[in-house]
Formats: sequence, C-alpha cells, structure tokens
Amino acid sequence: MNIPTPTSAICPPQCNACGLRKTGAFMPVNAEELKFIEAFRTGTTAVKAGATILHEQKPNGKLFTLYSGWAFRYKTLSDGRRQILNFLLPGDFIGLQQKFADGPMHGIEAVTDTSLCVFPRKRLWELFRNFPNLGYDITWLAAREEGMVDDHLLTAGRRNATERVAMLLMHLFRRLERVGMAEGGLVEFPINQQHIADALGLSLVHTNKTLRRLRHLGLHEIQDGKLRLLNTRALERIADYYDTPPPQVPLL
Amino acid sequence: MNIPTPTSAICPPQCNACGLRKTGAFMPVNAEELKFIEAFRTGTTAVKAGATILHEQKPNGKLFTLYSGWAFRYKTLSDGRRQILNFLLPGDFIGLQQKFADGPMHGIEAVTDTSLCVFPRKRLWELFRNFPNLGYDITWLAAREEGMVDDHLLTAGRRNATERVAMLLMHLFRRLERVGMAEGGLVEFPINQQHIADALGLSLVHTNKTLRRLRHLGLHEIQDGKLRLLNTRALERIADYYDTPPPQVPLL
DNA sequence: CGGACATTTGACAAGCTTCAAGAGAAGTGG
DNA sequence: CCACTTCTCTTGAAGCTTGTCAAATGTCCG
Repeated sequence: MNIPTPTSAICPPQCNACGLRKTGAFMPVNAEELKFIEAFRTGTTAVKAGATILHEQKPNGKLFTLYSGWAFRYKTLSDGRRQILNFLLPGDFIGLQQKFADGPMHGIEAVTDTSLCVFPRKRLWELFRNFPNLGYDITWLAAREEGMVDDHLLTAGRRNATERVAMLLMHLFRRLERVGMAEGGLVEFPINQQHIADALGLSLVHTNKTLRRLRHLGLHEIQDGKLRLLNTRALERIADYYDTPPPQVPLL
Repeated sequence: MNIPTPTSAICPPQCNACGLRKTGAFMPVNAEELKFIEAFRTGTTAVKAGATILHEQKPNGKLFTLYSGWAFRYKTLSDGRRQILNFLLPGDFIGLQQKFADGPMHGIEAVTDTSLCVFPRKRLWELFRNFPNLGYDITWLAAREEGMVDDHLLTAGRRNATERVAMLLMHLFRRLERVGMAEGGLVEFPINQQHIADALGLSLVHTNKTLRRLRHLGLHEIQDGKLRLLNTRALERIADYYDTPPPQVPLL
C-alpha cells in the first residue's frame, strides 16, 4: 500500500532524489534525460498557502512542476466572479498555456503551502530539439490537462448541482489515489466550500446544501481537512463518472 | 481585404497549393517542413454535414487538419445530455487528445460538409524526432485549444445566459475573422440554436429567447445561415470579452 | 474575550428548464 | 402540383433548481 506523499515535503536539490519519481506513478526516464531535466531546472520555490503562483494578467516566463501541495488554475470576470479551471496536484506541470497564449491569462494560486520546481520557458525550445521524447511528453501533458478541462466543461454545462459535487469528489479522489495520496477511502482535502463552488460554477450556499445532502445520504465525509468516500459506487453512478486515470504519466 | 474561404472547398492534393496557407493567417513553414508535412499526410477525406468525424468511444488512430467547413468536439452523458466543447474551424488541428487519453473520449461531428487532411497518429513520434519545431508547434496548438476550453468553462460556469450568448457570438466571429472568413460584420454561420444551447450549457428554449432578446436590442442578426454583428462594442461589454486571437498560428 | 473565517440554515426571488403547441421553411412522394 | 413529413424557430405558461439575502453557529487564534 502506498504511503501518502506528505504535502509539506520540500523538493530535494537533486532530481534523482525526487520523492515523486519513487511513487511509481510516473513514467521512468533514463539517466541522460534526468540529467537534462536537472540542468533545465532553474531551482525550486516554495509558495505559501493562499499566495499567487502565477498572476492572472502577466506571464512571468516560468514553468513549474508542482512537487507538493495543492494549487488551482482560475479565471475571473471583471466584476469578480471566479471560475476554477482545474486543481493542480503533485506531479502536475504548470504554465504551458502562458508560453503560448497572448490574450488574457489564467491565474494560479496555492491552496496549501506548496513546493515547486522552476523551469525557464525560454529554454523550452532547447528541450524539444535535444530531447524530442521529452517534448512529446509535454504535449502528452498538455493534452491530458485539456482532457480534464473538457470534463469540467461537461460538468459545468450539463450536470446538475448534485451530479457536479459527486463528480468533483470522485475526480479528485481518483487523481490523488493515482499519485499515492489515498489511504483506504481517505485523502487530504485542503479546499473549502468556496473552492468547490468556484470549480463547479455554483453559489457557495447551494454548494453547501448539496454537499450536506450527499453527506446525509452517507456518501462521503469531510472532516479536519480530510475527505472520506463512503460509497464510491453510488457517487460514480450519480456523477455518471467512469473515467480511469492513466497508470503512469510523464513527469518533468 | 480578405476573400472568405469557401467552406465547400476541397483540400488540394499538394500542400504547396494549400488554400489555407495563402490566407496569411498561419505561420509560414520552410520547404523542408512542408515536404515532410506532405509526406506525413496520409491523404484527405470529405465528411458530410451531420456525420461523425471521430466517434466518441473509439479512437481511430487518425489526426486531422480541418481544411474547410465547420465541426465541433463534444461529450455526452449516458442519458443523452450533450456538451459541445469547442467549435472547429478551418486550420484547426483535430484529434490530439485521443492520441494520449485512455478514458472516455470526446466525439467530433461535422456541422457542414467538411474537407480534412488526414495524418497517422502512429508517425507523430517521428515528427517530434525529425522536426522538433513542428513538435513545438503541435504543443502550441494543444495549449491554444486548451485556452479556448478554459474560456468556455468560465462561460458555462460563471456567465448568465445573455453573457454566454454574447460571448459565443464574439468568440466565433473573431476566430472566423482571423482566418479571413469575415466580410465586414458578416460571416457564414451554419450552426443552429441547438448547437448554441449545447455549447453554452443552456436549454434550447432559453437559448432562443436570449438570442431573440439580443436581436431586438439590435446587437446581431442571423439570417440565411449568416451572422451579422451590428454592435460588437456592446457585445464585448456584455460578455466581458477582451480577447484578441493571435495573428498567426501554426498549421499542419 | 474579540475578531476573522468557514460552515450552516431559512426565506424569498430570480433565472432557467420543461412542457406544449403553433408557424414557417424545406424536402418527399404520390 | 399538392399533401405530408420533418426540422428549426418561436412563444406562452408553469414549475423547479439555483442564487441572493440575512443571520446564526462553530472554530481557530491572538
């Protein structure tokens, strides 16, 4: 059984000591690739809970791999309405869109204290030229990230409140499980109801009532920053969720 | 002034005769790259209006560039509710996600008669190895596509019906304009109200009433399969839309 | 204890969906 | 050429889901 990765962990100075790679959740890389990744990496950063990793308006020329903690990508309308586009969990590659898009960006904010590896986006081209397989991996990650947003769009556009909440619980649980952060039906769950509301396109009040209803049905429990799923079968049925996250994904 | 690309056009047998490249909307490629693209291409297909380009459940190992016509990516829930994820317009690269994702796919359906270039996804790796800049371009395209879905998620999650409709009109108009398919305020507009409803996460009836309201306000006109924007300023303000599509994008 | 913040609950209003049905356009076959 | 079907657009009415407003409770922390 996997031991949950401590979200407080700091990214080690050497990539070959990387705690994420040891989980078995990621595709192995050869020595040469690992060496390049380490050289590609500018360094590491820690971002405190609630702080901004990437400002919504101005790109900062950096790419990240989230080593530990939770974060989320979001967009806001000018009157303040906020939509969370996706949650970011350990192993996720961050900032690709920024490299390319010109228009309004999305912001990234840390939910918990986070630790990140930093890469200069200027050298991304170098990566594609010298290590085409890593370039391929990055495309893989971009496509996977888009696939998740596709799912969330289906959720926001066509599922009702109950289905949306069930979907989010299953989605996050499965992703955490994949990177070895679940023990039994229990996972760390540092987000609050406002995060959930913003991710699902619901109001805070309605999110609360919906969450409460599912809880009274005995489907889940959220306590002390931990989520326990008590009936995944029922949640999957309600959400019409049958996704299976891939066993191994690339890791930069 | 650009001449609108006829959506009935057939993709020519030689890539150097490609009508899309002549529009100036796409990044130029050198002779060597063009030669590879032509060799990479398996051939061309035509898909009739309403037919399926990519089935929602089974990937078919193909990648496409949409040469002419409109299509859309979509997902459905098991009870039939459908969400359109994005519309596909001439020049768009199709099918990347399929290459990578394992789980439930998205489907692609032609709105009008379409003409497409076909590429074998098996040789994608070859492209990355031999032409890293083309690999880079593909990542660019993946990131751009995700950026669009991000926007649509914000729309479905946080905009009301009026704002959503205004957003969609502006979004599509700007994209069509970019590939030279707009004359003055007029563009081909082959989708019906059900498409709009499915793209925005609204019911057909409410979409109709909202569309009607905007029309009575003198903001737009839809007639004979053509859309005319009469007050882009007002539409932008309503939608809180300030995006500027990039002047040139890669084209495979 | 006081203050900030997340959760919870009730009441009411509003927006959106559903149901139902009619009008108009376009295509089909006798 | 006309009856008939099909499809899209349109409109009205009723009902339900969700949002908004307001306030209470609980918790953590200085």
